[in-house]
Amino acid sequence: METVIGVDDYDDGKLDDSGVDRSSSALSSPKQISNPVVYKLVRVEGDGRLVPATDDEVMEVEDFLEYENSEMRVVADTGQSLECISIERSSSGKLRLECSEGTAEADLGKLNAKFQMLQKVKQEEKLRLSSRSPIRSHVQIDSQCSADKFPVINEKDQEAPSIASSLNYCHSNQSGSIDQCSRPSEGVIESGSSASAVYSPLKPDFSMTDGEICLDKLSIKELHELFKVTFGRETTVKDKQWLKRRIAMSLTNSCDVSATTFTIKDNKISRKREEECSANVNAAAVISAENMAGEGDVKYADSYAVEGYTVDDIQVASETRLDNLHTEHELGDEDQQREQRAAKRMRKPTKRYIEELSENESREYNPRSSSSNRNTGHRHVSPTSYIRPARNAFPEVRTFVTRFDSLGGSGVQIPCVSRVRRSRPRKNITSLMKFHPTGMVEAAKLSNNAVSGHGSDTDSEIQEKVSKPSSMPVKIHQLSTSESGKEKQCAIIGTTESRQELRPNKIDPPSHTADSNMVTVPTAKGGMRRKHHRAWTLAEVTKLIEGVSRCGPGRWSEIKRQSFSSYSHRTSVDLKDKWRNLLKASFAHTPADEGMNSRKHGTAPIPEHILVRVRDLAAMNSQVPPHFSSSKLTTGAAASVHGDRLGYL
DNA sequence: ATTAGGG
DNA sequence: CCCTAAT
Repeated sequence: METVIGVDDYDDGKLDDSGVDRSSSALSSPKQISNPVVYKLVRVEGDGRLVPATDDEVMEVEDFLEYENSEMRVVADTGQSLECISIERSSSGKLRLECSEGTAEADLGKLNAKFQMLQKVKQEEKLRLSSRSPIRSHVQIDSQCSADKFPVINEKDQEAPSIASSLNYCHSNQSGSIDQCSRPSEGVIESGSSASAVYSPLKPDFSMTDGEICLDKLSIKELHELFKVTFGRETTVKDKQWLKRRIAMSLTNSCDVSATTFTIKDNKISRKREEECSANVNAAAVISAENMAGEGDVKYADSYAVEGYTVDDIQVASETRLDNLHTEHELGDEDQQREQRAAKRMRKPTKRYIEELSENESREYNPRSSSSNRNTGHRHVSPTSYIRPARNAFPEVRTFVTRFDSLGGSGVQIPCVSRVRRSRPRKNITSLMKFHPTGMVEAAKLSNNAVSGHGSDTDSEIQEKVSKPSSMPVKIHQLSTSESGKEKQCAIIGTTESRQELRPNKIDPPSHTADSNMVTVPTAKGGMRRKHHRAWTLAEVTKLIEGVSRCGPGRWSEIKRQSFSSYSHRTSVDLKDKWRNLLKASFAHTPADEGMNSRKHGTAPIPEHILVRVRDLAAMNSQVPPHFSSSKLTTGAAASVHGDRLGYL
């Protein structure tokens, strides 16, 4: 039997892609003195020997490596050096314990040597520790659990020992209770032959005291060797003290890093108190991964069950694991943990996502820049808005939101843009308002003007803002305060309506504000996206038709410019969509007609003449509504593009 | 950045 | 309306 395990190798920057050179890490964080870790694949022979993994073997786990890579990189970068994942593949009986971040091409032979060297050290520590019984009491990984985790081991034979030892090795740098790592498989180990190897006497004689490794007894030469093993490079430094310090630092630091306190019990990981052995964590990691040993294609998810988390997303799960291993001890409480996960979950947020976030935020802090004018302009109008000013106390508080990225517990602060406006920036109408104390009245005027002509941008914008205040007094403050075009739009649907009244068909007043129109729809990605529906007004439709007649269908950006420059919403795409619906409606509507229309929908039917116009235009352009000939009126509304009910505004 | 289409 | 693909 053979086992492929990963060997973590403390690297000081010399080894290949540990590229996270120390210089940079040193710069990035004062406390990141530790060295990145590089894991290499090796195979543990039955007798405990280590053999460089073959390319094939590497290939087998390559995917896995790749998978973890991104995460690992960060981890390594931050000096959080411990990450062992093991997987068992195929029923061949091979057990692969793989430590991520390994490009298999490294000098395995060298690694091998290092490994053995380190192993010795570990054994030493182990020995010492085992003599210190007290620590033992902290061991919480009950055998039952471990048994479950090591199905392969249960099958007896030499394998167990090798695994155990590798585990030990992997986490040897952890805290003083290395032996605990082997504990889990204890029972099995005893039956193993190589168990003795683990506990065999060694030369290097270090001992650890209160987290500090005493290397005093080592000779310079030994120190050099140890150094080499530890950092993966030679050193010419003769200073014993320096060497000792360097080595000790490396070793203990890694301990600190994963000093998380967990207890594994009943397949769950629960937090332990500080004093408790940190090695458990590592063991847990390995063990949980080991749990996958079952079948070849077991997915990560399986192992996560061990951690007691519901696995709703493999990726998340994996991240979670990392967090648990490396950062939880810093986070402290579950909530934060969750936040961490959440934050990670949305890494690389989509543009839209970001925007929505900011939208929420802006809604919250609405006032700000427009605050002054709001107070002056609407004080008399709506007393209710008074509540808000308090917030102004924090002027620019949230220009920046820094989220604490705990990757590897590095504590790197990542600044996030808090506000992103989807639509293009608009002129700040609030400033305009300033000059028109009467606000509403002025706006009304403007809107009227706009009605006659095509209205300039600013004018129409204003009208949009101010027009239908009466219908929704509560929202007034929003009107004045809303500053982004989008928000404005949302806040008020008015303007156009007022205009509509001029028309023969009066359009029922929008009973809902933009906010109420916001509907969250579940997204495939689990996220919820906001979908606001802004009913098309007759005026808009008319404009659209005019535009189409003028520019022809398809030239929507042009139409948008000409006829809808004032409507910040209604993108060219919207126009296109609306036209599509109109087209459909016009054709579908003709035959059957009025019958079912009525007020059922709460929206007014599109005046026939409009539809006729549309039809004509369509004819002119030889446009035929999709599926017209075939599926006609049957599902008129249903066939409409999204929420736009055919034949209605 | 615009358009066309699907959802 | 939203999202994408194709221009």
